[in-house]
Amino acid sequence: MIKAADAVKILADFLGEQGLKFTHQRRLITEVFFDPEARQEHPSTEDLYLRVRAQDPRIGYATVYRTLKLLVDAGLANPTRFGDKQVRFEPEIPGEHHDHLVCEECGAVLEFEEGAIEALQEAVADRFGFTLSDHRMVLYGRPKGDCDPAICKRGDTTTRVSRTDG
Amino acid sequence: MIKAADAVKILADFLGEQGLKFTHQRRLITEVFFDPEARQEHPSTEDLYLRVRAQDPRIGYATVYRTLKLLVDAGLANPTRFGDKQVRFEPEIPGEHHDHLVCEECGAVLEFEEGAIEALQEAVADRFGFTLSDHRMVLYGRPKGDCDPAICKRGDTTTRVSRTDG
DNA sequence: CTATATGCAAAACGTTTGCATCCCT
DNA sequence: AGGGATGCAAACGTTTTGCATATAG
Repeated sequence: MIKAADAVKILADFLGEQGLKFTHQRRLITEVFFDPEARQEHPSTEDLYLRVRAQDPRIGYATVYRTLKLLVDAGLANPTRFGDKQVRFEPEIPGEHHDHLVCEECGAVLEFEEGAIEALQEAVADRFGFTLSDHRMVLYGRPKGDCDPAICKRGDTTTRVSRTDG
Repeated sequence: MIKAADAVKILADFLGEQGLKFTHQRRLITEVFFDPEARQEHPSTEDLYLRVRAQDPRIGYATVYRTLKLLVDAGLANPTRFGDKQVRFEPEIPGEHHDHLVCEECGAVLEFEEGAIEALQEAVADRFGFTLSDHRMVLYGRPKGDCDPAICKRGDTTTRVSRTDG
């Protein structure tokens, strides 16, 4: 996982290139977002807002919202939905990629990489004469046996798994 | 593609089993949703509402909303998001399944089936000790050459392709 | 200094629900 | 007749914006 300091650096560079300002709010939000310790793996804007607020109560929701958008533009954050209605974000490592498996039992979001699938996706796009620029894939399933605590302990979303969308 | 009449029949049966009523609104909404002629392939609740309203101006938005939920329960509709914030629905053929490729140039939503990917998804779930119950996969890409009118003519979403979510 | 960013509060959006009335079964 | 369904309008939760003020460069 990318270190918070690296992410901050990448953001600072990005902002510089764009003629935008590197404020202390943006630094803090980025640090919290990439904090390896207590960070939630897929925070919503509000989740992140609350965590940031614990560090600096003067930061507004809109700033978190706008900074998250900036992080996405900088390639540092990835917006996704796991079935609930809020958009969630996950730290993005330039170059790496993984998809998700959601446990419908406990709401845990497991991550996996599967090169073979990516290759086939390319093939599909190719078949249509397209170049792939991005994709989203979320699997939903249930553990065959009991919900393994070691796995589901990793769950970070609230237990509600009512797929309203996809 | 399933015929509107078949879908209506399936819905009627489903409603009967559940002790629910088969109203003329539900019939009309289902017919419009499955209309092979002018139907949009992935209407949002509002899209469908407008189309239904053209046939019967007295139908309310809430009825369309609730009927769509019913269609999902009956296995006749599939909710998905293609990057915009509204949930979109597509007629579901029991037993069949396809995924989507969104043209970032014109917003067209292309459909494809790829058994090999499905198989690999099962394998992934298996690796985690999970049984797959569902999945969502959307590819985003651009045509290598010009946007082929024959393909993009199929586009049904508005041209806005600003992935806010996934 | 000036352009950009912030924080607040309010607007916008899509979705969902309460309720009086209506209508299938 | 009676329980479910409808339509309206209002409630919701999340996302987005306007604007006066503060701040980085």
